[in-house]
Amino acid sequence: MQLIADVAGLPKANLHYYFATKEELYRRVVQDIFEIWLHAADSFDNAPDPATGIGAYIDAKMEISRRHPNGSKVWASEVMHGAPVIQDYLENTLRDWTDGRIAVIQGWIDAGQMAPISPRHLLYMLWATTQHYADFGHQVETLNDGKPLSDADWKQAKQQVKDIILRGIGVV
Amino acid sequence: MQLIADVAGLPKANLHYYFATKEELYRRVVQDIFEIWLHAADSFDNAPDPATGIGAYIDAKMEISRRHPNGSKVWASEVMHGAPVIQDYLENTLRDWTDGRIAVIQGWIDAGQMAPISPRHLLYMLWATTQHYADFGHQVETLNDGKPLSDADWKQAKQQVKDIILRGIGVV
DNA sequence: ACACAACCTGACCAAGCGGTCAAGAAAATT
DNA sequence: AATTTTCTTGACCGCTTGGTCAGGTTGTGT
Repeated sequence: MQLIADVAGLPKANLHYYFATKEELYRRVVQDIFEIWLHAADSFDNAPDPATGIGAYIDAKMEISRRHPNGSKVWASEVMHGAPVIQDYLENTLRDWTDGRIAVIQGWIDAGQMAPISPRHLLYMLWATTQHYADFGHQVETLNDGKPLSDADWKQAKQQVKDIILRGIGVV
Repeated sequence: MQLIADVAGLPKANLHYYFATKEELYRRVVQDIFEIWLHAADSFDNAPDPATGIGAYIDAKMEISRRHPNGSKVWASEVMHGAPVIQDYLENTLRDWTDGRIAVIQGWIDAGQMAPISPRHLLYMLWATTQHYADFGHQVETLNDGKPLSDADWKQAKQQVKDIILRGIGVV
């Protein structure tokens, strides 16, 4: 809290005026991240076909990994510790969201627009792969000779993820 | 340290007899995990073709996620915080390991045994996807109606990951 | 001008943390 | 049997942490 106050340029006591407890502040941070996360799914809706919808979703989530790497890490940390603070979000918002997207993907499968894979596990793969570039960004950077990914690197990463997954679900 | 000592059934001072500092103990834990991680790659070597090699690697890493979920989480946490303790491992052992596997995959590509994707990004996808079932195990469990994955669930997860990725790299 | 609410702040506090230490108990070596 | 090394332990310490509080300042409505 002292460090946050310093960075924010106010005394710690004043920070506690706005956020009574550390957990309250933390919860707000996680909520904000979760919102960003959910909005990336707008790409999914109204997509004419899986290649477009899932391709755009990958682009959106890769962009989030690039723009909000620390947000992604906070979310990962929260979940890794058993979601002590936002378990209710997992059980309600996230569960509903997931069920909705599974229905969309299943619709595409039933319409013969993509291979008959398990929509749920496809979603996990999308989450894992895109978030990896944020959560394990330091490892990726180390393996990139210690240099941050360039514009071209990010472009290639996006393209590779889309290439493999879209081919993997039989839409290219 | 007090909690670890309690679980181990000895006084904290005695724990400090074996591990002078908390960091020393932590480093040992991360090293052990890293060893397990690296050994999963044995599947890669001497594989006659990508379907066999990468398929076995996925199986091995999924099994690690199942058997050592906390180990995977510790590793993830360490990397997410910028690898303050095992940066040297990333820069040496991991970099060499990665370069080696990239060469193997590139060999398969050059021999026309699989699609010409970027081996590096394929590796990232393999790591991300398999480790997701450990690192985000709590989320997966919550979305599985709060129940741990059954034997059948794990079998399906493995199969789905292999299905999508192996098709994605053009070997099925 | 007055009153009341909202905001700001330095000093302070209890609790928890990693780590230390002196002294004793067990094992190993001679 | 004597001695030395290894192991075990309860009590203790300095430091950091999240959080509090009394009192001051600023803003707002009448």
